Amino acid sequence: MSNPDASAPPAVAPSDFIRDLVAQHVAEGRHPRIHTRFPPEPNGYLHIGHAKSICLNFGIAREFGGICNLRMDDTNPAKEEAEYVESIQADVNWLLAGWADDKLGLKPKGATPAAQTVNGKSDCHLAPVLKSEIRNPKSEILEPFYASDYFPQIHAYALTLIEKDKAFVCDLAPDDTDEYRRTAKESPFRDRSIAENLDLFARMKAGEFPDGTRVLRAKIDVAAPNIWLRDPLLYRIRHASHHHTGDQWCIYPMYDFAHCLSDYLEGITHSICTLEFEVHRPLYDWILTALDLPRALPHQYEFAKLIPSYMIVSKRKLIALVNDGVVTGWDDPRLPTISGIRRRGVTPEALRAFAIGVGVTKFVSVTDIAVYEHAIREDLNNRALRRLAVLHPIKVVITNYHAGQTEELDAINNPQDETAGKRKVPFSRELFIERDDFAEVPPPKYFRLKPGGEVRLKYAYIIKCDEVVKDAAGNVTELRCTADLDSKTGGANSARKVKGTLHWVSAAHAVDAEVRLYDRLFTEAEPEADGREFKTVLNPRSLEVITAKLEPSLKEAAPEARYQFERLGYFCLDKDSTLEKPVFNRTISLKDAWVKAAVKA
RNA sequence: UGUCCGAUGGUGUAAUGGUAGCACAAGGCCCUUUGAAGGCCUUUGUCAUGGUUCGAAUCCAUGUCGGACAACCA
Repeated sequence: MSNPDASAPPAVAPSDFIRDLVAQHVAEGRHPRIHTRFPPEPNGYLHIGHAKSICLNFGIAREFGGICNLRMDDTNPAKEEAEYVESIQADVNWLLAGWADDKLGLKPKGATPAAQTVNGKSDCHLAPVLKSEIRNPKSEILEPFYASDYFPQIHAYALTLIEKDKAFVCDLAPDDTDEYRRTAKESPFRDRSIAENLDLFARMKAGEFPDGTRVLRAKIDVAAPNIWLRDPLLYRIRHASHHHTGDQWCIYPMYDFAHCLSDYLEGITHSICTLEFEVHRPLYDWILTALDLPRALPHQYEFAKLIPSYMIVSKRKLIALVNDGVVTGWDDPRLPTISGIRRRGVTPEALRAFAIGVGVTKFVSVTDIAVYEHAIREDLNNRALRRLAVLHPIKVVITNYHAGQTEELDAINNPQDETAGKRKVPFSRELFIERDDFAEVPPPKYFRLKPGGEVRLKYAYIIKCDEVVKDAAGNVTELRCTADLDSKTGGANSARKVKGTLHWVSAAHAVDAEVRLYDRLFTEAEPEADGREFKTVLNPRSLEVITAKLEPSLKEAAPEARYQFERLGYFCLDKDSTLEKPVFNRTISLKDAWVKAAVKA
């Protein structure tokens, strides 16, 4: 009855308006091959919103036999860092592994676009290489694409625009530029001669002018209703060192100029981005058209970004959480960063199932975090090894069980997967059970342990609570119980029904471990609704650190393994773990129908 | 204000002129050596008003509401 494939969600996307379009283009034979790209700016860590974009772009590549390039969109030296380049690659590889890593377009280290002639025109192109295509993995190393690798070509395209009288150097101060564009007023420098523009642009490049004193602007239509067509900026002066190009340049292209051209140079067919770029699309098309390029042009399509409830998904705000010490770092398990999600114990399969399942539309919406949590539970339920662990222990003494006696009981590793096998769990006279599993004055419908009541200890005996021992302050310190010694699996009374079944750990055999109980970072579904500061709705209980009692087999816990502490939730080993002190993260709790029932009662 | 875009149960998403479906959530029942998982069942929806049509969630018009953009960021 075991189904090894059960833990692999299909991760097949339903149709959406972008896939429909791509399918139509494929049917028309519009492109020899579908080519998408995932172009993060290396100015922060990737988050759950990027996961959606990755799944969309790589999903299309795998569904239509295409390729998706990973590209660093690094045109602003002031904000970008090599650390982020590293983390982005790690996160992308983690999310793609076993799913679309064979569609990941990279390039040989150091490669730049090659000159070629197409239809009698000079052209540049940089084709992708797949890992599977490398002949000699030892000598050839691949790296992502970098927009900054295209600075020479982009600069040449700028010269072309100037020569076509479609771009000019503008000396207006930044504030004036804004004001002129807002009021549809032409720049006084708009009618400079081509020669003068060429000269000034060359001097900008040569470093003759300080930052902010001059820019290169497209000459389109300063009165256009779309602001992005009002002679937008193409190049600005930035005397800054760039993480990838060093000090080679002091002028840097703007996003709008660099992005469409990067897409073109890589032969991208479908350039998929989020809604905020929708109004830029006319400029994207204008630049490519103005250059009179010989190959097929890429086209931009926009979709609504992912906004999960109870999360903040904005690089700037994530940076604030990290820098202000609200969380411990970019990979804090409470953060919706991909590295935080990974450290929390979510598998790439679960994240993909969620990111694909939310669909692709142009409707701005908030996705209920319950959908995310459900994807995590569904995945972990299938793969997690069951273990017994007590988070908040209370001692139980089995008075009719011999003090020196120990027995090894059979426990099933995963009821969802027979092939996961069984293990032995030690039982003895003194045990720990969960403090919440005993109530001296039980609420209605409570079927855990109560004075005089019976429960089953999972894989062991049915016990009856005879006596409640308290300290001077009245706190329950110990429960004295008798076991039905015939009620064990295989015993004469094994079929006896009791309402409750509890998890437990043998006190003498228990392993102490630090357990980090993570919860949502915010108390409000929309932390920033109504202009509210998200820091005012931080969840004070987003992390609770406790020392728990674990069954001894957990001493051999594997970093890659996923565990379900029975009746509690899903857990995984944290990177802070040592041999002496294991550390477990709670990925997510089990669904708990009892809390709901208890609240109702 | 301008430009562009959008609107299907509580939430998210299908239906591409022909039976409004799926998932999550919620509720009920069953099962249970995990109050998990699983099984069965239920509730709730096409923004409004007109028009085209045998037939409209879908096409058209108007309105309403919502969003994105208006950085020498991406």
